[in-house]
Amino acid sequence: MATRSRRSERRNQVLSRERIIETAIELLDAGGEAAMTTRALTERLSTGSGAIYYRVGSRDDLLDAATETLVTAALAADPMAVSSLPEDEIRTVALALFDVIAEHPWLATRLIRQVVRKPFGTVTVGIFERIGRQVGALGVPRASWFDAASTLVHYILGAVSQNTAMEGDTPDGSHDRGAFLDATEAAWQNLAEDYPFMHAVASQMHAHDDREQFLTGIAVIVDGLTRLG
Amino acid sequence: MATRSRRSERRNQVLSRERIIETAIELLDAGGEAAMTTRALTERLSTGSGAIYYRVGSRDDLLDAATETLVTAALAADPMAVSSLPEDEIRTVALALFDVIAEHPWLATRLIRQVVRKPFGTVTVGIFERIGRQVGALGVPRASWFDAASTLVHYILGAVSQNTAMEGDTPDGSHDRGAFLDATEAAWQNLAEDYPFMHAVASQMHAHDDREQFLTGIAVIVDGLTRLG
DNA sequence: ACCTGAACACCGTTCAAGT
DNA sequence: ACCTGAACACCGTTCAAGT
Repeated sequence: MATRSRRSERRNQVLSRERIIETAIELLDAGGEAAMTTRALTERLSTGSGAIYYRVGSRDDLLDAATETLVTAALAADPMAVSSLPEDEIRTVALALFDVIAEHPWLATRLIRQVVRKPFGTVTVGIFERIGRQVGALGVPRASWFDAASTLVHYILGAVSQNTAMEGDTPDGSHDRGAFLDATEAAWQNLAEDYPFMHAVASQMHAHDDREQFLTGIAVIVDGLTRLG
Repeated sequence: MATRSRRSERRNQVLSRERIIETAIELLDAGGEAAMTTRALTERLSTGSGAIYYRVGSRDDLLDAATETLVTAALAADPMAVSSLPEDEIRTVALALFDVIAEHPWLATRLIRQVVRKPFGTVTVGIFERIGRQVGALGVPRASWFDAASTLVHYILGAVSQNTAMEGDTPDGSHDRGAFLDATEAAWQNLAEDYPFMHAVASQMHAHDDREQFLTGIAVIVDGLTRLG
């Protein structure tokens, strides 16, 4: 009786596209791409495999749909240009993407894939448009708008993807952050002579904050772009 | 008789790790990740599946090894700092990566994966070291070296990954570049009002050269970095 | 030490059949 | 229109057995 309040969108339809995507995201979050199988999905939804194909198509289509759902939500969730500075808008979009990937690590690979394979899909165009609108206000001459927006988008997606927590896909929870850092530390000693730079910044690596570094990178690029005139 | 000149590295060893990696790269180049299966590999090498596991380990290990082989070769192939300017060195490394991914599109996803999962592996450290050494000469203060190198690496890997040709993984050769651009053109009309920026730069998109745009991006970042002091 | 290849426990996808 | 679920054609990986 308590579970009766289900909005029946279209007569007696038990399975909605939304519910499939939602469940897929749960599986992906819990165990990475490898965990999102047709069988795991049909079991959770107590349905047949054909139903999923009927609603969303192939596994790949489902992954794309899940990506689109999360990215669209992430981009829509913020204040959206309350007459803010262009750099603030860029930062807002960038951090929204940073955070959604931090929450859903499997998105890193998928987002880049989406940009490559569907350059005119909702996701790609949505990000590009949002960023692109700001470059004019930044003082970038019109002829360089596309280059400027591309530079920002390439950096933002590259950085957020590369900052993904490494557990992401592997189900073996080797979270021993300590043991990992120790092994790293040991590895550095051998690298000292062949890799002077790595050795020199080793201490900065341990101290740094991904999010702040990300913002520094954006500031650097924005600064460079203002000089494109 | 003509094929007799095979260097027998270690007595009567028919299968070398190198030959497996080489064959894997061939399969990957021909049909993307999906085409590199254990069975395709064993068939081409006329061997059993166990032999591959004995030499290189899992499929994932093989993918990593193939990535490392290509990236290492790409980074080693150039002049390497003939007392050139730091920006030139950065450009050289960047273009080497750009080109190797253009030749092997499946590398895009794999390279980012490698950076995320093996932050202290040969590939990641190699790229970082190579780029990082230049930031000092660029005038970046020591305290910002790590941030500066990270910004460059994130941009470079992001840009080269996103510039990957879209056929990459799909075996269905839908290369109709013309039809694709037409569909794109049509899509733009509908976007005109909701996506003013996209509409404004549509002409620049068709004209632009990926490689040049990539270099513009690097110049922008280098410019921004020199002002970090 | 190195390789074989059958066997195992999975996959994604299709499609006749049901309602 | 929407869903079921058996069947198909694959996968990656293991491991006893061979040399």
